[in-house]
Amino acid sequence: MTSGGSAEAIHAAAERRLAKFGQRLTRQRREILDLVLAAGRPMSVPDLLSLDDADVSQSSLYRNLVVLEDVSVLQRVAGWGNHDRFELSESLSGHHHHHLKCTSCGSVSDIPANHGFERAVDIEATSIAEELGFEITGHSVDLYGLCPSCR
Amino acid sequence: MTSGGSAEAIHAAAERRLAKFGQRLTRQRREILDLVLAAGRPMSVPDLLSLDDADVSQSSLYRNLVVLEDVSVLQRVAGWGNHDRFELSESLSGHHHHHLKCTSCGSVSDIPANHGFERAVDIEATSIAEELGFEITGHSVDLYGLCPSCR
DNA sequence: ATTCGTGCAAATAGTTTGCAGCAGA
DNA sequence: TCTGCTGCAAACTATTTGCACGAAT
Repeated sequence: MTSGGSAEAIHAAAERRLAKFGQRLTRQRREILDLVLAAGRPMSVPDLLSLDDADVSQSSLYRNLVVLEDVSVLQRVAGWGNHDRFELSESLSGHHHHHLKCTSCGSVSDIPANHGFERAVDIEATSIAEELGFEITGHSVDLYGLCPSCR
Repeated sequence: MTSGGSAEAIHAAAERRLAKFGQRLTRQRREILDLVLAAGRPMSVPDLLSLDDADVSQSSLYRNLVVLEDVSVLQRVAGWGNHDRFELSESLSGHHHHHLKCTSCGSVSDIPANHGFERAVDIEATSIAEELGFEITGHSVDLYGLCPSCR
């Protein structure tokens, strides 16, 4: 169901998900996707606009990000700072991960998931679910600190 | 160092922290603090304004929240939805906790910390710190799901 | 008196939308 | 040729700020 991971496969999967909603994978959308992919970390609108090979107007960028989010190609990383950030959705990448945020420079990077830790989160989630009658569908973990260049 | 937990103690601690920055615990600030305290969950500006015993103008509310955040009486919970939320700072309450967010109605509630789980987070944080040269200072964990009334 | 706090109204920042033209199946 | 995509400019929403008045030491 999820893509292999190559840019090709991701484009194809994205196209399929867009098609389900009667939308196309246009040049701009492919470009946005590639930029997010290349960045390898959650990107904000200003981040993307500042990459000078981003040939997109601001409004179209916003619109396309919403579209790509709606069809689950990208996911929004609720954030810190004034801008939301976007990254490849886990359902497309197949890689669950968490985030590491530098409280000094604001940079955000990915932490690949770790089995033991995920298990601990699941146990916690299950116990909360029972206790509070919640149905838990997901989680996010952010670690805060100082990145190597800010320490 | 941290308050006991009674409203009295919290007011006193807040006053001390404000004083350090040459600010006072005014009627409004006390009121805002009490409302946040009474809510027992992270509150947004509209949340607070809608409580009809909130006798504060919107601009003063924003200003006071910033002040209370600056002196570490409140802390901002970067959020979901369009509004940031504020809660009593962990350094004042002495209670570390995480958040449970309903993806349907948007409500946010607290999850008291659990020893075993915190230990797992610390182990993870330590290993990341070593691996990436980060100095980790904190973390936040959000669980997403459907609350009892939305399932 | 002096310094801080407040409300009002105006300014700003981030994001969204209306509209007319352009592009791809 | 039809439907969707795009840029521009205008609209909105959340938040911040300038200013003059009020309150507390």
